[in-house]
Amino acid sequence: MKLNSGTCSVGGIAFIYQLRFSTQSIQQSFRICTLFELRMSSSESIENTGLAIFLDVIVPLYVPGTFTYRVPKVLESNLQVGRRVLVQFGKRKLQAAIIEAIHHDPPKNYEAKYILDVLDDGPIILSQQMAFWKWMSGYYMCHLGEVMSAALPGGYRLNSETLITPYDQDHSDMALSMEEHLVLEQLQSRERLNMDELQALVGSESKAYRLVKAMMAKRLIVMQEEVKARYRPIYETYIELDPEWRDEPVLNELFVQLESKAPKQVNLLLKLIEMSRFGRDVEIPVMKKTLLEKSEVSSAVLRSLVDKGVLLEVKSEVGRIKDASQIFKSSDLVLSTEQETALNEIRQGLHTKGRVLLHGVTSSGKTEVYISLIREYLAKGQQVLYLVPEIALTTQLIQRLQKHFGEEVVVYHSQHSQSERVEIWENLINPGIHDHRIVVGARSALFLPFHDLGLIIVDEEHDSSFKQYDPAPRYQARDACFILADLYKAQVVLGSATPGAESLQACKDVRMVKVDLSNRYGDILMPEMQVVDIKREYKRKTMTSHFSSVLIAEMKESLDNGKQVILFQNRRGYNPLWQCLNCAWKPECNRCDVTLTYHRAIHKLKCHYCGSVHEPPMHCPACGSKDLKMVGYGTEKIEAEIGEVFPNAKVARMDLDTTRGKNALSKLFHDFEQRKVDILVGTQMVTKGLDFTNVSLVGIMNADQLINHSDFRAYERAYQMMTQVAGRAGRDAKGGRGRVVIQTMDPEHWVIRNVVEHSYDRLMEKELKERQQFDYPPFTRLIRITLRHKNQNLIDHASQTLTDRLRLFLGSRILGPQYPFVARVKDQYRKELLIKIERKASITKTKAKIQQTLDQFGTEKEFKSIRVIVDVDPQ
DNA sequence: AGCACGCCGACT
DNA sequence: GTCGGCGTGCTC
Repeated sequence: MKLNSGTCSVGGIAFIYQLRFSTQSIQQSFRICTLFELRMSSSESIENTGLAIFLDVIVPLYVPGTFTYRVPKVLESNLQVGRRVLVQFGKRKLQAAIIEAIHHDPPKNYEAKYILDVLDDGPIILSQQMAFWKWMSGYYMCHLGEVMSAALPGGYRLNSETLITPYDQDHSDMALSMEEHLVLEQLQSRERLNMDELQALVGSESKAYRLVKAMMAKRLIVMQEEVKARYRPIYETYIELDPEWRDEPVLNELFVQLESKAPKQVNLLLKLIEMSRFGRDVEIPVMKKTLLEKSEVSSAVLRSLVDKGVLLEVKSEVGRIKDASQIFKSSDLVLSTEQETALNEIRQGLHTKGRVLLHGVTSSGKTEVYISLIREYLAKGQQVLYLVPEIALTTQLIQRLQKHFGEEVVVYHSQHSQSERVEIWENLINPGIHDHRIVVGARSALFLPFHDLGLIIVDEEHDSSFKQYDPAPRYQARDACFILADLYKAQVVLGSATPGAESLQACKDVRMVKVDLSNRYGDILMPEMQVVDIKREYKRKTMTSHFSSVLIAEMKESLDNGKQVILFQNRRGYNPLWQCLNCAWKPECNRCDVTLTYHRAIHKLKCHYCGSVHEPPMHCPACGSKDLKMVGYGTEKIEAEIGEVFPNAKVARMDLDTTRGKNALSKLFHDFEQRKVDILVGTQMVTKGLDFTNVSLVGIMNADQLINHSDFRAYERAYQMMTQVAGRAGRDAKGGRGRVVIQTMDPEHWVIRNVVEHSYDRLMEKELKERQQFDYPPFTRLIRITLRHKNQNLIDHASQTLTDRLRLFLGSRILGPQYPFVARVKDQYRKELLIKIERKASITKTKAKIQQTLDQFGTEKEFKSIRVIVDVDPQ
């Protein structure tokens, strides 16, 4: 590490400007603290004599394009594309950026700044990742920096903190203000202050800022930026025998010497020899901690042996990644003939098209097929990426994979800490002891640095959580994985019981091969579906709160037989709303255009859009009436109602509110598995991945709620959800056939009929025809542009202007502008335009034109303050 | 997006 | 006159 220095002039005031930073590599925790003083006027100390090297770097921020920096001579030796560098970005903040290109072209219109350091031991992203990032920023119309933010684990970010330290100067003869005194006094005892501390000292932000500037001009203080590495490896101390004492005669002599005067030391040595299997076997490293525990001596005993030079203390980095090697591996995997056939078809499809859609009904044993397939790719020495939907319902899947592949499996999840994610990343870049061959992860696992990716599996490919909604990049992992696969010449298998329209159409267009698994594994029958007309039950007054007589009878039977029940209600909270019986007033969020939801557990009204919490009113604020009625129902309400109908049943609830904590979900699973729960009530969450054998009944509380959405995907979604949740019932051959009760006001609805008859193909056939007729995906591509601003008039005007401009070249392909379902969130008004582009049109050219129009729009004074959000392929 | 800096209203 | 709020422009 080198030292650089200079002076800096900011705002005409010359002062010494220090940048202090510490960096790390995976092997060494902390490198050096460097004092870096920028010289902006003349930089001869770092000027290179030969041809100057320039870098285009990506910074993980919301800024367009790349930025060009110059490389000081001393840092020229280790440059590679994909490597991290430390740069000053903006007035003083430091950033870890990624090298995108290395060249000799000085920028024309400005003087490039110098990079401050080259980080790590090599690139942290490979050429495939760089290409993938570029594709993503182009396709999803976002900045490279935004892709970088999404792709890299947070542990790779470097944040600099502004610190104030005293300037080494005698200021006794200077006239100082009260505040200046105060600051200098504080600096004497604390040596340094950050901006927050300073703010607390003087009161306000702008005051602190002004004071710092004044004090710097008077040379009273120095401002520095300190960069802290977010990722810190964990170290463990190991004890080993010094090489000099490793000969047997030498060692024996030592024992004789110690025998009489230091018996404890002898004990310790013997224990070490025993534990490390010294002289017998391959030596096992012994941790200081465990050695002291096992030998039951104090650390002083160890200390004296270390001081004598007999023992060595070795610090070594240990990983956070749990080793799965102790898991019992079993290799027995028996495929049914149907699975075997499917596997063959998949192999063939991958051979011809490289892409396969596996349509397997719930419980058809897709996982076994995947496992067989994974084995083949591992045998070829390739890596496998296994993508699963966002929600962490993958415990059971991971256990199964680990049973077959042991420590070769690694999980990459948002629930992992930043440091754990960095470690997985590092392990993949430099495979050492941990050579991850199979990565199971949510959508962000797409960005991991694979060396030889051979297969990507996307399980539950229809799941909407593969699409990132906010922030940018708003990518669809299921689609993006094809691009990634092309970059690696890898193959893709999508799997689902209810494949999305896009995938089905791709198979029709012969871009992908469809393979079917149409029977449940091990002779399990498809669940028996019952539709209950609750309109009729309401009329006949046979409903008990929200339960039909049929559902109650079924629940009773299941409980009597010691079986478990799952109830699906796709709405959380207690009652969606309160309404005044007198004037029909409803409580609304003051910052969003939505009604509030009552949550009984906290006795508060909640806004599900901005998260704000409000006191429930005692009487109607509009007319003063005390007749406030609760309308509608959510999971919380259902939970309470079960208590009345089945007072002895143990009920649990599974929704956003109950699964927020870190271990809440796994506890819920555990309780359910241990049958501490009889009835589980939940939102969408219960539709995914719950694989419990004792569930005999699934109740869908209100199917109409699922079907009646204005979204063009509503029917597809409704079918998927109902089928997925129905699939939770009767997953065990011995347990008898699973039963499903669907409550609806409209039992003749064609979607429900298809759900009952398990005829997904028929539903999607019709659905695809309609989509084609009305120009919806997968037959067109959609781009949604949302404008946001707190001024409603401005939004109206701006969205109309933008639409008019886009219409010039898009013609009738642009729809809108219109207010979205919720027109105001957090005091910001929104307006949307929708662009439909036919499949055969050149999407790249059209996008370029749209981007151009948006860029122009964004520079105009009138519209500058409007936030524009582009969502390509919105879900 | 942050963040620095400038311009203008609310107080001593 | 100063303080602090927010609007604006830039980041190699």
